[in-house]
This record gives sequence, C-alpha cells and structure tokens, in this order.
Amino acid sequence: MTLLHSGESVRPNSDVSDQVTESPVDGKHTFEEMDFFSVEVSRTNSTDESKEQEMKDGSTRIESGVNTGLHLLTLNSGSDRLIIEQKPPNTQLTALQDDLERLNDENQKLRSMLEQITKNYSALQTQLLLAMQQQEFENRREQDERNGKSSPTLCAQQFMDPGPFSALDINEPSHSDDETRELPTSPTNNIEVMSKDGDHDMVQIGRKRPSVEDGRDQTSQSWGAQKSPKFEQEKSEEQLPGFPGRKARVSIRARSDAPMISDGCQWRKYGQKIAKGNPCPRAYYRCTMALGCPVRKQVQRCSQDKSILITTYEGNHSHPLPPAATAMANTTSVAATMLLSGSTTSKDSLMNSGFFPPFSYTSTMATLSASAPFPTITLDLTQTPNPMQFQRAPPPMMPFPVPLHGCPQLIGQPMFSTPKLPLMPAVQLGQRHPSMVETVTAALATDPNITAAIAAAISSIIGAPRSNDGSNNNNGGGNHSSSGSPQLPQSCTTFSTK
DNA sequence: CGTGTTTGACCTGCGC
DNA sequence: GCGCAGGTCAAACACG
Repeated sequence: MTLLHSGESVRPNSDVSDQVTESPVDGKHTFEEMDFFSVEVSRTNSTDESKEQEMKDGSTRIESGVNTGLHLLTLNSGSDRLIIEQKPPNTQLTALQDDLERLNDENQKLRSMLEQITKNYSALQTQLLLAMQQQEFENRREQDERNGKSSPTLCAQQFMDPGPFSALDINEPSHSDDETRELPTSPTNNIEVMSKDGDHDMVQIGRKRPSVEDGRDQTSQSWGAQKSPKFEQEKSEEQLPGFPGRKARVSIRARSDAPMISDGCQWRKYGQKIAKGNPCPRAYYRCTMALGCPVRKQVQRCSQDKSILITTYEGNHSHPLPPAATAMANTTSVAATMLLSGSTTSKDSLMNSGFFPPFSYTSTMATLSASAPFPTITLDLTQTPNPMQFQRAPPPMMPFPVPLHGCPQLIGQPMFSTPKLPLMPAVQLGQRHPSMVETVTAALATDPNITAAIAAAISSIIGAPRSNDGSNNNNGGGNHSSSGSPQLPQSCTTFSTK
C-alpha cells in the first residue's frame, strides 16, 4: 500500500515519515514516532478535541463520497498552507501535525474503503462464477428437454466446464496470440460443424456419436467421439476462446503411494506411455461410469518426487456423479473455470516475465500453463503453504488485486477454496492479509477429504446435482473398478471395443 | 466368459 | 517433408 505517500509532502522531515509509514490500522492514532516533537505533541493534545472534531467533519465528508485523493491536495494546498506560513513556528508545527494526523486518518479511511471495495468485488465475482455455472446447467437441461434427450444423463457437476465462459465470452482474450491467429477454425465454424451434425447441443459434444465423415467404425460408438482427435477438437465444447481446438485440463498433484487417487469415478485404463523427460510411465484412463463419457484422465508420477501423483482431468462427464466424484468435479470445474476466465496473454506474459516462476511444486499451489498444448491448471496439494510464502510472493506487477480476468493465476491459492469460500478474497488476502486466511486455506488444501466435503456441500447449495443420490442407483451395475468408490454401482460397463 | 490391463503399433500435431 | 512426441487403438493376455 502506497497510500501513505500522499502525505509525505507535508511531513516535516523524512525521518518522521519513515516511522509514520507504519501507521495504525486499527484506528488508533498513536504518534510515538513524533517524539521528536514531544513538547508540541503534548501541547497539541490539549487541542486534540477541537481538532478531532474537525477531522470528524472531514471524515464525514470522506465517507459520503469516494475520496479520490484530490481532496487531499485541496486540503493541503492553497489557503491552508498560506495560513500555516503566517503562523508562528510552534503553531506551524502544530498545523503540520494536524495535517499529518488528518492525512493518516484519511489514509486509514481509504484503506478501509479499498478493502471494502475489494471484498465487494470479490464477492460479486464469486457470485458471478457460481451463477454462470448454474445458468449453464439450466441451459443444458433446457436443451436436453428440447431435444427430447434424457436429462438424467447430464450432470451439472462436471469436470472442467468451460461452457459458460465460452458462451458468455466474458473473457474473450483481447490479445492477438499466435494461437488465435493460427486459428484454423473459428468458433463460428465450430458451431456450424456441430449444427451439421444434427446435434445442436453444443454442450453435449462429449456424447456425440461419430459422424459419417469420421469414417470410423461406429461399433466403437462409445469412444467414437474421441477416436479422431481432430474430430473431437473441432466439435468439443471445451474449446477455449484463446485455445481453439484445445481443451482445458485440470492437473492435480497429490502425494500418494496408490497408483491412482480415488476421486469417486470409475476408470478404465486404455493406454500407457513413457513421456519424455519422465521415466515414470503415464497411464491413460477413461471414465467408465457411463457409456460414452468423454472424460479422461492421465496419471503419472512426478519425476522429481515419485511420491507425488499427478492426475490430469480432461473433459466433461456426461452422466450423474456420485457425491464423492461430484466433490472432485466441482473442484476441478471451478479450477478450470478460473483458468478459462483468464487472458492467455496475461498468463504468458506473466509466465515469461518471471512473475510466475517455471513450474515448481514447491513454489506455488496452483499454476497455469498456457503455453502447453492444452491450457492446464495445476493444483498442488503436495505442500503445506507457508503463510510467509504469500508475503514473499512479490507482486511487482500488481500493487492492487487484479481482477480475475486480468490475472487468472491462482497464486498461492489452494484450489479448494475457490468454489466455496470467497474466491478472490482468498487470492487477494493471500497477499494482503497473510495470516488467518492462509492458515485456514492451507489446512483445507492439505486435506482432500475436507476440501471434497466442502465442495460437496457447496455444490448442494448451488443446487446442481439433483440426481446424484439417485444417480448412483441409476448408474448402478457395479463391476470391477480400477479406482472407483467401492460402494458405487456401475451401469455402463460393456464396451464395444471387443 | 466377461471384463480389465498390457503393450506394441498407429495416428496426429508440431517444430525444424 | 521429416522426425519426434503425445495420444489412442486394439490384439493379446490376465483375472475372477
């Protein structure tokens, strides 16, 4: 906060100003730093009441409107200054002290106002986020009903649901990224393709059946939409404004000795690959909770720390989810939403600027990778964030909290606080109030159970998964599950691949 | 026998 | 155009 600098011009000497910078935030007016003028202070105290009355009047004016700072100049310049100059030295000192006191008071008021505005802004942003998700869910339901499709196959709690942001375009990157310029298919084209397919439901691409031009055998209809990456990219609703033909991904890093984290879903392994730069094989899984569910995930151990399991989710579930999976879905959905709501340019620029160091699980809890083939948000649950970490995080480019649109990075922000707790406040407070908020969020983030429970609770509040409880039964038909919750029945287990 | 896993081959996108 | 790397397929295999 540099507001106090506004008062430096009237400070009688720089030594004093240095001490004044630590002005009380709690409203007390302690001026120990003015010992230099102890005599005058004691004398001024006698007139404090009258002065305070003036200040109160001034503060009333301030609170009645936004103090833009010009008011300060008005007060400090002009007639006041002339009066000061005509007074005797002692009186002049007193006047200066009064000015200083008044400025401090104004600074405190400005601070409180700024904090209040920040809080309001953050609350509004969070509400907007939730409202968009809910609206998207409603839209999907309406479209389902219109198309005569069985709505139970949809679930609002889905992984990475960029739909609302793509549709509403609230954050259409204003940049001229290379990726945008190289855009082979415009969003309009995507819509046309999808309309041609006879399925105008843009948000249900994952359930699409392969079209004729796909040229693929439709006996594998369950994965037909994924058989051709190109096909999928052209029609996926998860395409991002700044990432044509690309999906958002949410990558979760967690310490686990298990081969795969239990996220409540059921997965079937369909491939394994040794990725370059990592001796640990990367396993590819598909969701098997519903026929044709397009959700996939990759599981890979960190090359640097084998105990860290990196799970990357991609796609939207096309079926209801059990509560456990819903919690995870909510979490990843909001994380992806945060990712998608940002400008890729800012991401890149910030990354390149060094503001965000190269990916390092020890430095951040949530990082974004916009330069990757897929925009990916990495949520690191492997560390216990140190509150000091937030203080150390230098915000040279952002002296003020930056709106999410402008800087979507969840710096030091545990993912799980995003959908439930006031999101932006957590991010901002992480830099400005590095105490309780970080402590709480850190505690939450380090316990997936707590975060999942919070996610589930919030999801129930925002009213999405109506059919979750029943969905378990609807989807029933349990079988061997590679990772699913044991209590979960499973309905769609037959695959046409054989 | 049904289902899931393994694994080599294949496809696709991207950089040079 | 070529090579590389990521991603996917599908036959072979394992398991209950």
